[in-house]
Amino acid sequence: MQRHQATIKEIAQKLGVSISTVSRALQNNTRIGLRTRERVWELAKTMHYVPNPAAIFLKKNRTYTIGVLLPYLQEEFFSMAISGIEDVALEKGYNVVVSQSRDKFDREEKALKSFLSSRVDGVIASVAAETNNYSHFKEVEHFGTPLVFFDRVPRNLEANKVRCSITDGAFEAIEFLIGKGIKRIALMNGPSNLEVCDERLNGYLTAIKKFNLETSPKYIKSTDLSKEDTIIKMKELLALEEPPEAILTFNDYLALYAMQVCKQKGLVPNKDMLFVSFANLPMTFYLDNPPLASVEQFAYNMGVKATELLINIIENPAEEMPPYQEIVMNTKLIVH
Amino acid sequence: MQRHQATIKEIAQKLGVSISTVSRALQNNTRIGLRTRERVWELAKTMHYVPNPAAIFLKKNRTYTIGVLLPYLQEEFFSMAISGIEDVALEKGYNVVVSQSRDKFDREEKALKSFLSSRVDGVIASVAAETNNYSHFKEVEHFGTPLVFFDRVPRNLEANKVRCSITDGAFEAIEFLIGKGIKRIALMNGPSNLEVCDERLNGYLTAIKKFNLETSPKYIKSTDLSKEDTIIKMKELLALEEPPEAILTFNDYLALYAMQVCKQKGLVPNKDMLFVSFANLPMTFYLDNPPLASVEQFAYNMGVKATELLINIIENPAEEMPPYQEIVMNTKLIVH
DNA sequence: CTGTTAGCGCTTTCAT
DNA sequence: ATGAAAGCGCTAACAG
Repeated sequence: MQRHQATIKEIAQKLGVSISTVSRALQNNTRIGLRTRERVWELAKTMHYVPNPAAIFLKKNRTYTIGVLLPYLQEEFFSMAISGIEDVALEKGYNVVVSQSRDKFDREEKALKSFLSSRVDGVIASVAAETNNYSHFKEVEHFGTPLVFFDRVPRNLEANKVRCSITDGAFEAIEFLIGKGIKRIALMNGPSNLEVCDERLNGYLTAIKKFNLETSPKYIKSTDLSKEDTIIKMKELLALEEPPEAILTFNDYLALYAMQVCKQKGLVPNKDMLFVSFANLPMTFYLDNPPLASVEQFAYNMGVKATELLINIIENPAEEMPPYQEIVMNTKLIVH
Repeated sequence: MQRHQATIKEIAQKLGVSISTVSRALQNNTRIGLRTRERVWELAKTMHYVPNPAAIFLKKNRTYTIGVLLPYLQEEFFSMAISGIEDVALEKGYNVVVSQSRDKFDREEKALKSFLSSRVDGVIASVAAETNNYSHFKEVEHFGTPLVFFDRVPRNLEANKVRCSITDGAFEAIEFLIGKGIKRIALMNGPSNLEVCDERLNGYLTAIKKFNLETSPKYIKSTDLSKEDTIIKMKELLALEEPPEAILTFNDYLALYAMQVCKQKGLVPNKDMLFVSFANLPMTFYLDNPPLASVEQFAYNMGVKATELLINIIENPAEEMPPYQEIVMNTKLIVH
């Protein structure tokens, strides 16, 4: 249980060579004789030598760590994205530090501060539902740390973004409902500060218009994504003189909350009231009565793309890169 | 976008004092005059000074980082545990690095290697379903890094462990079924290398015995926790001459897989075949027909306890501590 | 109350 | 082909 790890210094002493020789040998620098290199490698292995990353950082100013900030690990969407992030990061030699904002602005601020103080090489973030001021993110860039937003990207902020074409997904979802002969379609959206919510709204409105249907502000609800708020808004929809026949929800969870309200009111979900949602989470496979359809957002792939972009930015001098990059991925409506 | 961060050296120069004065002032060392301390703090703030953790590590041989290794982030049980881990860790000034083994032995090995090479101060781990050789974990201890197992603790290995009293939970679950007049109860367990599986089996057998029921090896199935294997084992149970009337499953997911098999065979779950499971995951709240009851394991709290124990070990000299500690938490049967 | 100095483990320039 | 030495940012023993 000795809290001591082998260093190049020790290797150098045992071998009777200098520290710099060992350092170079370990980097397979050809300036060092083959024989010496072999001896160094051999001893390093038997001594269980592992380079000390802090020392390397001090020299190179790189931690080979990326910070990931997202609302909830518990949401399958995000844990799937993490898997994608982790796979790419580990393969490219980076570690991943994860923090949850729990959709709170102050947690988000703290997490970013902590990322900066631990000198992560880059940050991937999906913004909290509460956030509508991005100064803490600007601080990250001001600190010189590359930042990539994914999925929940901020509105009106130039930045690196990886997201999917929610607008198209919403359009396709509405089109699907219209194809079922539905006329009155409501939108149970998220908080208006998120661009992903604008997109849902745009896709919804575009489809409504294109197919000559009507909607009304009463059919368009904004929630803070919580169960409580969703229930309130759902009750409002059901209390309308002409309640909608179908609802497009921000994600699968909101659909499930809303479906519970339906049941309480004696309505059979997907029969008396149709549901289509976003995310297409694996958990819905377990449900007897999942939303009729859901817009698959390919969370894992978005994680992969975001990480590739981030590492690309980290490893390439700013001059050679365009100021900001945006990657937009396709969605796909999955009918259950 | 300057990739340069303030250092105490710069602060010292601007203030015309020595580096060590600044270092001490920043630590609020009373040996430094109040006035000086104030001036240092003020300048540090305006210069956005953030201490460089790598430099501190180099001195103190501490990274203030803990590595968490678990099977799947996607499983709510683990993501809830992470929340508990994160909350304690952040509060005590530690960062959290997460890795998933995906129940694979070689991923587990790699993740541990990576933890060691990044010199985490301690490791919290829940072992992979595949693992039945613990040499990679022994390597961690040999390296001098404190290790705490949680929930899926290894069998026959002395170590720090935080787990819950699965045996009692299993007993209570069987008792519950017996109270419903059920006679033939099967156990759909996990892989036998996990101690948590022994415990399920023990609790099951103890209850069967105590209430003078009978069971048979045919009623006791071991799975690798995958959906595929669960389906196979479930079909075997249903194909028996006298199929069980109720099944206790390793966790909620297995119950859901098994229930799907029932439905395919025309049986109504929880009517023709009763299900009781472990974990009591929030996702089951969304189900129309969740398992009849589930043994709550308080994942968040286990995460909290494991982290408290680990940090305790990290921060206290080995001499003052018992060699290994084991914390066993209570479970609670939740009837749905 | 404050400064000087050595050193944590490693890379890298400059010598040889 | 190899070594000496400086320095990354910080702490802490020692010296006033």
